[in-house]
Amino acid sequence: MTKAPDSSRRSEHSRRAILDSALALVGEVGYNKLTIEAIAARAGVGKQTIYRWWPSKAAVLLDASLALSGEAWTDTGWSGFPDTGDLAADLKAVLRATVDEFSDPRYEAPARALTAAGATDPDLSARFTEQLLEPQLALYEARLRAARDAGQLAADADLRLVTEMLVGPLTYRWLLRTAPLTHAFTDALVDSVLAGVGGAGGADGVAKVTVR
Amino acid sequence: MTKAPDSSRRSEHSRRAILDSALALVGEVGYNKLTIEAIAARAGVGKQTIYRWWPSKAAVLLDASLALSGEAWTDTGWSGFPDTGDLAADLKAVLRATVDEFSDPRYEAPARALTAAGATDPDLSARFTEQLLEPQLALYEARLRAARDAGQLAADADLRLVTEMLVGPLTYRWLLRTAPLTHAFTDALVDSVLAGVGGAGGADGVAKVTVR
Amino acid sequence: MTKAPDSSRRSEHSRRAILDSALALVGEVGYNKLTIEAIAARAGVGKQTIYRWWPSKAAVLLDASLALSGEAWTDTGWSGFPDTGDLAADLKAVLRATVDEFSDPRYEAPARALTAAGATDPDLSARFTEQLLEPQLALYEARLRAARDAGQLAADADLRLVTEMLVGPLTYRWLLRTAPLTHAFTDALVDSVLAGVGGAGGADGVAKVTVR
Amino acid sequence: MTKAPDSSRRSEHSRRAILDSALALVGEVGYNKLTIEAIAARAGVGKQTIYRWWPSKAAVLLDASLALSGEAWTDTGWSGFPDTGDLAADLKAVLRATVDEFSDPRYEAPARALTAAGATDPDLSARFTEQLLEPQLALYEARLRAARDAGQLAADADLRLVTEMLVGPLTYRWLLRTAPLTHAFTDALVDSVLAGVGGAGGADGVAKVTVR
DNA sequence: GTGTAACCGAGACGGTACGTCTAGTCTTGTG
DNA sequence: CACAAGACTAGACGTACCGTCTCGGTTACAC
Repeated sequence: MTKAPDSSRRSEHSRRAILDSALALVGEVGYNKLTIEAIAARAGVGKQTIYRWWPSKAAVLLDASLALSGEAWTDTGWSGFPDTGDLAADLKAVLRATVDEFSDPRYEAPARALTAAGATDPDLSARFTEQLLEPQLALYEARLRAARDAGQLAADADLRLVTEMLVGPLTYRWLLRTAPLTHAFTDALVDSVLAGVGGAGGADGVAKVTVR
Repeated sequence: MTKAPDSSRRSEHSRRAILDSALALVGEVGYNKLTIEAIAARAGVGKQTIYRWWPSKAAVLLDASLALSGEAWTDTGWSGFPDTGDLAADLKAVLRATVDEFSDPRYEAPARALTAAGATDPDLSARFTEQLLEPQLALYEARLRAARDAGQLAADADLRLVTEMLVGPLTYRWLLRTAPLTHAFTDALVDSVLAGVGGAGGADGVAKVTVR
Repeated sequence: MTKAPDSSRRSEHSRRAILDSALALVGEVGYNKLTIEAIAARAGVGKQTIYRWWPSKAAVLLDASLALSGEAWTDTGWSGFPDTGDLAADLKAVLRATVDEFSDPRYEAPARALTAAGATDPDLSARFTEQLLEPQLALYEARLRAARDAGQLAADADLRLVTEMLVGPLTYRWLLRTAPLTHAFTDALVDSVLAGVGGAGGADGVAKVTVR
Repeated sequence: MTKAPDSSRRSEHSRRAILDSALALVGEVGYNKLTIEAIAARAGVGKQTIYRWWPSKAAVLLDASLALSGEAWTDTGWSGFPDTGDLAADLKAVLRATVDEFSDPRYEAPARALTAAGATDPDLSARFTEQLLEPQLALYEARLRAARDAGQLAADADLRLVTEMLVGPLTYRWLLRTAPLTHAFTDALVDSVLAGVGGAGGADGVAKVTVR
């Protein structure tokens, strides 16, 4: 059995340097050309220091992304999901912000890398989903639950399904580049989804529902 | 400039052997451990014959998948998208079949590999989208157009948006493994989407819309 | 059994182009980087045309060198070995000419290449020796025999040994680069050798013999 | 600039294994079919470990030969060149031993390989000459100097020339295979050379000089 | 204070695969 | 049928990284 390292003696300085280097490099050369050796060299760190604490370069990047999203959280001063009482408006705001994030190279490179790595690595996928994705989906569900409680959604609406109807098409376009990611797209998406689950998607959203 | 090889003299036998080997190996060892050397060895082919005709292992796999989907097309005798007149039933049938396909290891390994590779390789992504994805999306749109012409959808329905509302959440679950992929899920998805765009999602689909 | 090609239908034009290209290339890139492909390309010839008629690139070079030395023979109008009656002077003249030839890059590259290739390839070595070397050594022996018949050498002198005492040290210096190849060196060599076998090596050549 | 590896951390075990494998393989398959990959595989070593410390397979073989000759030196308990006072006898003994060594396949393969490689690679040739050849030639010169000091050679004898008159013809026959390498040949060679430079080539060596 | 046990930077090691190059064979027209 | 052209199988080339393993050095806690 290989003995576990003593995390209490871990060098925080090296840890930060590694995560920063990984983020910088994945933006510069892309995930496929990202190497542990390059991360170590850029961080001024021995390779073993990376191998001691992470099982793969994808895991390094996951931690780096977690740190990054943690910073973003505190930087923007966000306390969670907006709730102005207007569900459609809130969802549109969040999806627009997501579109912007997906367009920011600072986030895009690691996000694509992790999604790609997770696609063929179930273990990584599980950690990725659990630590990054689910917390965000939970925020959607919480906002939708509030709306349902307020009678703005059908009482039997499947909140997880609705969440995925919002997030799924957005992610699909981003990942597969089938069409450009725009605010107009996400606005229309919110309207269509809410029309289907009983929310008022806007002026013509209601109109659609009433057709036939 | 490097001169292009003369494709009229290409060995069809080698080409088939390479594609078959690639598909077999990606199923056996996964995409990350798939190597050009192994494909060449299994196919009884020189490495240069692969490098001569494909720029990357992902490109090989894309061609292999194209061949595979071409075969599936002829094998099942499908002539396209079903059109029984019942839009909801047709969509459910197709999405159920897609769920089944996503669960078939024969298709899953290369599909995940290509999606992952495309996520970080725009060139490959473009070919992947154009050659595999768009033709399928076009079938959805055609079926939806027929439904719209028949007055089963709102006259101003955005067919591409509806298509992505169907395909996006399904792909999202499959790729990110946020929840199990079931027929119940896709059935509910079809109902919810059609409810939003004026189609009858089934007996209680209409009910949902009117509920408030 | 592999059938032999029909040499009566051989293209003389291709043969010359191949030999010329081989000589030119060996001078430009050296023997180690000389490739059959490059020879064929430069000669405007298919690779198979080379493989049909020669077993190796060394064999091509040997034929090329034979052709080259044949030309040199006719170009310089030499009819063989000089015989002025003065053995020492004749030998010095020939060795000086050999030194000059060894310094001419036009001859040096193929000569070194063939010597090197022959060192580890006995078949090639045999052809090389028989076709290029022996005819030259025979000229030395003939001149020495004439001298011996004229009483200028000991009657029991071993002509082959004397020849090798002249040619050996010269070749040694050239091949191994232990010291610079100069006319002074070969002049001294001739004097010393003739002193040992009873020829008058010059004014001080005799002196040396008489020492003690 | 590529940084040099830290030789203090070099693995002596790997170094020996590489040299041994190179010697064994060059004897088995010959120099032209000797590959770095095969050396690495046989030595149980990564290819990079060879490329890290040697620039070419010829350089490996040179080091291997140096080690081999170092061993031979200590194995045979030789302390240098014999000096019995009888110059002719001493030279004959050494040249006979050289003939024997040239006939020993253990030495012949690497010796031919290095000579061939050096013929077309001046860098290698320089190292080969400096590290293997010159030390041996220096022994000849030292012995000849002792003889000259003892009045057995002409006072103005060119020791380097005499050395090459001994070693050149021997090497010539060995390398070019113009005639069989025998003890009789080298004995006659010694006699002839010494006759030319004033040494007593043996009982009839003097006779030869004075004859006629 | 001084062991002594761990992490640390550094980098050599045995390996695998890369993408390129060349060898030598086979195939496909053309003259 | 020899030829030019060039695709083919095969495999060595030299490089880049992998993940493991010393090697000193430098903390940081135990005695």
